[in-house]
Amino acid sequence: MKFHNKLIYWYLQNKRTLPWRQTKNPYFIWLSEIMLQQTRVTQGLGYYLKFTEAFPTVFNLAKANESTVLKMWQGLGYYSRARNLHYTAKYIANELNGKFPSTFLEIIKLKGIGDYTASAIASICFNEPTAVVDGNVYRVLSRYFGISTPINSTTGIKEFKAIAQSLIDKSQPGTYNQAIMDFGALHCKPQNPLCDSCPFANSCVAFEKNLVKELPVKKKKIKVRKRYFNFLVIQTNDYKTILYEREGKGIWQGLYQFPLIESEKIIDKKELIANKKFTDLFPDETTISLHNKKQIVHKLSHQHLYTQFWIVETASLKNATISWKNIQEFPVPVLISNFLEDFPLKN
DNA sequence: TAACCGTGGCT
DNA sequence: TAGCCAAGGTT
Repeated sequence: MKFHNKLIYWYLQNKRTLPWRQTKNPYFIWLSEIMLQQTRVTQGLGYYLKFTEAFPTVFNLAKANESTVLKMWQGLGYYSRARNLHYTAKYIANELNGKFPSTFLEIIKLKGIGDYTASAIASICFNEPTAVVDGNVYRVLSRYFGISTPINSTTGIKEFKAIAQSLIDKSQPGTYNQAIMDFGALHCKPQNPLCDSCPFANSCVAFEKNLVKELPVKKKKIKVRKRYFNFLVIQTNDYKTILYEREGKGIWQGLYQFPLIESEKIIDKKELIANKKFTDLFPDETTISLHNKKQIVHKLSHQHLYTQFWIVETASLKNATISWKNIQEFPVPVLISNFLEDFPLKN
């Protein structure tokens, strides 16, 4: 039996029932694919339901403010996905009259869509035989064929794409693509794969040579940068505060945060007050207290943020324009969101 | 092209 | 615990 037939046979018996598998509407498939990039199904599912309800068509998404989209994306991470999603929704609605492009070569031109996502949409929605290569596919193919080329090397990316493309079932490419991904997610798992009950056990090179634990091979480990964040949580006597939108290239672009003083190490109150940024912001008298006695370590994929929240009580401030009761309207990072959950509001 | 971009679950 | 990894893409 051919590889794709055996795979689809497994899939029809074991596939998960997921809301985006009830449709071939490219808008919904696109939405689900963007949300699931580097994201587990269990984490993305609620966001998918929320987005499809709030934005049932690409026009609804296009009409929303970017800040609204980011607020709904809050907690899902990789926020450039949300910004690109919104940008592309506006492009499709306004320039293409709402008609989603229907070929791989057109789809991949869209902002936020790369080889994987274009292949997924083209195959699932338009029956085009373009093979997806995601983390699951790398794992299944590297094990089945015993390939030790690093999956994040230039040659590895080309090699696995070519193999995936050679294996695709051209009569049902969308089903094939979802089958190999579900197989990787549920059966040929990173840890403790179910080799004992595997339909490919008699032809899997890694299983035969006892290399399942060694594959796939991945090069290089990321370096984690340590940063020290001091957020100034301002409370004026008329219950207002300050939030700034993060701009520029770094993390959390487009999200809001309290005024931030970044330091080289953990600092105490004396060092905080001596900082020029602090004196610029608060020329008048203030009462300062540290909200978290232990530093909060917020871990991003490339950074560890050692964080202190300083509560600053002061008289009315001209640039403190945000009422505490409206603060939940702003999209904020989980680090800030967790603080707000924990912080006892006085009004 | 290597570095960067979030969050959460698992071992 | 600390590291890995998850339906990747951009610069």
